[in-house]
Amino acid sequence: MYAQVVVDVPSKQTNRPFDYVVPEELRTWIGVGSRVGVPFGPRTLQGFVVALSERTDMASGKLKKIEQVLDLVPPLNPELVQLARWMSRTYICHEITALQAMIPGALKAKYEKRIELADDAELKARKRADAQDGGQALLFAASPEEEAISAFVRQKGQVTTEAMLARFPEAGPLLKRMLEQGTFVEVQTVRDRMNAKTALFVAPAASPEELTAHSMKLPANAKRQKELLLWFAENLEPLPLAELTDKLDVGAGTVKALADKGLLSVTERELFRDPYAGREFRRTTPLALTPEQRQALEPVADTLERREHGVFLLHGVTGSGKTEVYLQAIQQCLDQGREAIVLVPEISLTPQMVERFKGRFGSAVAVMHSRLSQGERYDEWRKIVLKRVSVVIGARSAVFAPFDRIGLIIIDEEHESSYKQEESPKYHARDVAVERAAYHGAAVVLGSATPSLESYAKASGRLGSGAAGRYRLLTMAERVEGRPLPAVNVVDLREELKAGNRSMFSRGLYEALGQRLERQEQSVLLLNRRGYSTFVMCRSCGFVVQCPHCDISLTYHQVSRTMRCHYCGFSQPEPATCPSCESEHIRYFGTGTQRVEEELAKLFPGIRVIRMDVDTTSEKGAHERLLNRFRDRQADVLLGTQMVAKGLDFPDVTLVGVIAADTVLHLPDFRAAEKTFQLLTQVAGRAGRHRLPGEVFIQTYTPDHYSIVTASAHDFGAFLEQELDIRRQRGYPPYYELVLVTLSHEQVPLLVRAGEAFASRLKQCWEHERRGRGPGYPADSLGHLNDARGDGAYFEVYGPVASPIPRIKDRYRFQCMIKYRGNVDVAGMLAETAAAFDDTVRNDKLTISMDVNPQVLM
DNA sequence: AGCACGCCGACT
DNA sequence: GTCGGCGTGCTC
Repeated sequence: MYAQVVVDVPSKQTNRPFDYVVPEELRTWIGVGSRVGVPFGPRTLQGFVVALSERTDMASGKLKKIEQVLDLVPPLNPELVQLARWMSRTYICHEITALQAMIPGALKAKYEKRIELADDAELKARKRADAQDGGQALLFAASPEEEAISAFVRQKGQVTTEAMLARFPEAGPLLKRMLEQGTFVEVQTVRDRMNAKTALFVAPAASPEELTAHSMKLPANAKRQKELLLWFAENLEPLPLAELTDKLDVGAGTVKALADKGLLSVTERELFRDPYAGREFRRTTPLALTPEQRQALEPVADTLERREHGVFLLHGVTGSGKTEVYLQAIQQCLDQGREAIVLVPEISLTPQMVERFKGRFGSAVAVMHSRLSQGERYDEWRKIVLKRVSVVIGARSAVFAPFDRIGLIIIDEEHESSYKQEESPKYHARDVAVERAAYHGAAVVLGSATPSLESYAKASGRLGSGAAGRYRLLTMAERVEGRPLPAVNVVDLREELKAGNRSMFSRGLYEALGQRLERQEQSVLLLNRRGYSTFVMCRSCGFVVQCPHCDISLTYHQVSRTMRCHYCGFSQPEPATCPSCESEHIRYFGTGTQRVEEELAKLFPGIRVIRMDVDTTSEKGAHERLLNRFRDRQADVLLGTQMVAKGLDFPDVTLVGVIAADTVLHLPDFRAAEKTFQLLTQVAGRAGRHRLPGEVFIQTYTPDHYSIVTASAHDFGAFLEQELDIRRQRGYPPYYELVLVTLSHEQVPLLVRAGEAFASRLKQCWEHERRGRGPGYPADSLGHLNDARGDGAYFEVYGPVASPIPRIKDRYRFQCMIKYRGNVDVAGMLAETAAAFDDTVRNDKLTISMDVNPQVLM
């Protein structure tokens, strides 16, 4: 049998399967999706089996053998292998990169070089050859040091270079010589980063009757053995040894004695590091659905029932009870014997959320998120591979859960940009989910109070596409129990300034905050910017302190009194005088969360504030701890960046304040208005979710902007109409698809030339394609956007131009934007262009990155 | 990605 | 005349 293996080398030339012989003894362990160690050139690499066959095109004499199988149960399955192929084409990445993204980091290959004594025969042969060569035999007269080292290696069998140098610190050069001479050979092995944790389990090895019978025959002094046997006569379940010795107060010796007699069995079993061990989850039962909820659930249930593929967009206002709909759909899916995946944005994967799922489905749930340790993550993932669970709830990468009977995939807060991975493979979990669901005949539910325009357009049929690829729209417009949406006050900060208020709090928000303190209710404050102030400028000469490695201004952090770069992490002490003109008139501009915290303390002495941003939540468990403190009413105000806007549900929160609604609005991003609308709607939804009514203050310098007006009126429809109009006019998604190609290099001139070359090649590629299709395609861009004839396909390359952040980590960046629509194989054209480009502009230091459907145009 | 093979400059 | 630069090509 032969296997096709994709090896762990992400390069253009190795981006294809290589053939290997499957040794007879490994056959039962190898399947499509197995992780294997294979010889590749001079070394051993990790690889994934992507196909098995009885035949090969290669002269079989040339084939090498698979050396080892890395897992007893293949970590991937044929469907995921196929999905990796799809991803590599769709997102233009190496196949191995897609495959690697599907397994937990713990299984990333770890290569280890070890030294062992050369085979005797081989060594003798080399000696003979050398002697004939000119009699260098003298070299082989081993010195005492050599003898010592050889003895060490012989004794250990194999040693790593590190272990060797730890024992013989001076032996570096000698070791090298001995390797050259052939006394030692280097071998490379693939190892896992992670080992499953195991423990010894004890179980009865005979029937209860036999155990009881034996216990009678035991000598009178074998009291402990007797006790143990009688216990196992009643308890048939295997038990960890440690727990047993603890519980029954018997020694391991007693167990062993009985095991030797064949009455008990002791086996090694995998233990799972359960991050939620020892936590009680209150069992919940399905709630009675509101008519709206029932109406939303019904079509999903129907699709599940028929085991058909279908995508639903569940548009439900904040507090409308989407989660209960998810839970009941999942229940039905499980009842069918199928599996479910629930995706949640990283920051809203809070204990509250986990609790709701664990509470309903108990131990059938695996949880995957980045705050788990590598070991915990690996164990949760093992539960999926070993079929111990049938529900996974997790962040983006959980979409790759290695299930093989998927019935339902839920994507909560589907508009969240964190579903897009910003590193290669730059996939969008929403698209991957739809692809997987199509394979499995599964349903997808995209849920949001503020759907992405892409999804909404697909659901409303606005793109004019046929039934194919169309999502079905489900709407829930009311909050459960008819609670009203909070009243929203938009505060014009310009008016505040005119009235002489230069504080960051408007009079309205200030008063409202004071009221909540009096009434002992809680408030949430949002400022979408961490740190203390955004930039530091000299008022004498206008100098702005910038990162020396990135073209971006540094942010001042009060606590550490440092200036930090939010892109590369560079930090330096705050300047006392202007680095440029040495003036002392340095001023801090803009407001960050730290600054607001300070201001609150000044205005409301004794106020208890919890600040939540990346700086205070980087520690493990910090996020949860802060939220618990807030829930337990140990604070009056929860102040934070966007992480306070999502999914939180605290009954006593009656006030939400947005310090500056414009921060996102003016970014050079075509989604700026959409993001602003979403953020405001989401954060407003945190108020008044329970008994007490809520109130919202939005502070802004642009109160008339449609995103702010519509968000304050809770009017998604109005926002949508306006935004879609603008997108159509400007040629942006959802009407047009984008691909962002970014080139980076240390030198600008080379980069400019490369960019031009890339763009013109790509244009040629399209010209060729276009001519093949005949006339009817507009050649120019914006003026002709709606004029596409023929099959309506359109394609245009913009740029190259310098990227919005022209330099990051000392590398300059240029980008080309590709806009297209209709039946254009852009991925194919890009792959072709990149290949041709590689052949002509060969330069290892030039990197080209492609972002299909980019979320951020940086 | 590594690593070997192969063809042109500054040194013993 | 050699050591070594990294351009080019290959890995089942």
